[in-house]
Amino acid sequence: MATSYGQFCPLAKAMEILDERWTVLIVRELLLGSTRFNELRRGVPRMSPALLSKRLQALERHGIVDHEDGHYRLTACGRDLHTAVMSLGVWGLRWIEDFGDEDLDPHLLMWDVRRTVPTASWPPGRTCVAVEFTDLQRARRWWLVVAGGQVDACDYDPGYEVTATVRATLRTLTHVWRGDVSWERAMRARQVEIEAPRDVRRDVPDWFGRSMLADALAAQTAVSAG
Amino acid sequence: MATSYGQFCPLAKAMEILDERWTVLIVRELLLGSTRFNELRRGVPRMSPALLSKRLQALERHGIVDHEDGHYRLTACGRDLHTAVMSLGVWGLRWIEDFGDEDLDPHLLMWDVRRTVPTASWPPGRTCVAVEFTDLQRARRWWLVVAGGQVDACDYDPGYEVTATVRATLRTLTHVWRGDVSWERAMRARQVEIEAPRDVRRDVPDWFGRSMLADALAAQTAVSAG
DNA sequence: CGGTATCCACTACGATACTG
DNA sequence: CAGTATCGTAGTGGATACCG
Repeated sequence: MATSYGQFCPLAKAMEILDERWTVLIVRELLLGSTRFNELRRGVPRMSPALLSKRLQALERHGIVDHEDGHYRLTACGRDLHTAVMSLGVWGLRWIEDFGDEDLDPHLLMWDVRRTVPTASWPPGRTCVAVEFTDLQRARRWWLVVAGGQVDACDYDPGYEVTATVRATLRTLTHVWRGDVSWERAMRARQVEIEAPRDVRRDVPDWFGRSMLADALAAQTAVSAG
Repeated sequence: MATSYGQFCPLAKAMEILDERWTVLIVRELLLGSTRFNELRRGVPRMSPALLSKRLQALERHGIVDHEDGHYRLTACGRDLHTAVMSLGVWGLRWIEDFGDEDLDPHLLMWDVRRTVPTASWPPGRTCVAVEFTDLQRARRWWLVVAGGQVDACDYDPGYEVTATVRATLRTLTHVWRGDVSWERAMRARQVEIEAPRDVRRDVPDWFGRSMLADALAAQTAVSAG
């Protein structure tokens, strides 16, 4: 790596930068709005800080990232990667449905869920939803708190009244969040259980967002279908 | 490499496959129509045959490539990478204009030129155009022969009558082919010289194609501009 | 919080040669 | 033409500890 492909092809020049391990995932995190080092780390937890630092420096050197007062932000050049990154993600979503247990991670899932929660759809005031991964021992219970347009996800009981409890395996909820399967279908198959008063129960699925890629894929499929 | 990112994110799953060195360039070659092993090699000349073989096997294992009777062809899954690969290439074309001398390669350029020649624009019968890279010693002179809708590019004199001779540095002609600069502009700047009868000289630029990425970028820019 | 420093195992990659 | 075989090394990247 770090060596040139010896090709003038713009794709080759792009891949010289982007095909280094982890690099595209860091760009993804930046596109999703993370700017602090430790924020970025949460998005790529299996990466050592040393390596993350090194990659960020490389991205800065290539003019993709700007590092100022402790914030990493995409430059115009970096933001322009949006289309390509989405295309790659949509392709992955469409063609690589299966993933192994080693790809499941409740922290990562809740971190993702947290930042796609459509707070506007939630009731006014404070609302707390509990999530229980029925197949886990550790990191089994989570609480999602929305108040004043702010979201918090924590793995300890914050002590607020719980409006609804969502129960599913980690794999199932991951599939639902990715958009591989709808809430409705998962609930019909009894793979997801929502414990709450009936009227609340109907709303809960709308309180969760889903991956941007799921929306992008749906949009693309709708277009190509006519 | 070859290790999982430990993420369920479709982008991560995609990059597990695609961020291995050379892999995307091989997909590019397949998208451009190469199917034979040695044909693919011409598109990635700096790659050892052992590694190319290994990558092709990996692509086949992932269901991206189908290998049958000596032909490597993209599956539906592989063909669906078209959008993503183009996006990456367009990004590279837009933001990485500069490349070093080590990225210049007359063989690669002529191999690319050959397969984008719009034969329909050429005169009927046989036409032979000579290309001279004014800054090279070896691989300095090339001949492009179009006859019966077929194109040939060779680095030895095929012996046909030469209708026009194009002279430029390797770097200049590479820029023109990539679409960084137009024929018209390069000729006005005297960076490209076409030796031919006046009426032929006007047509020669249309006899050469240019990179698909140049067209894609132009299309994209046109849309966003208006 | 926001990184750097150091070390080491591993292996991917490139080069070259060779085979059916 | 279509790949395998072999080998050495450069360098990645993971782990751990440490610093400002």
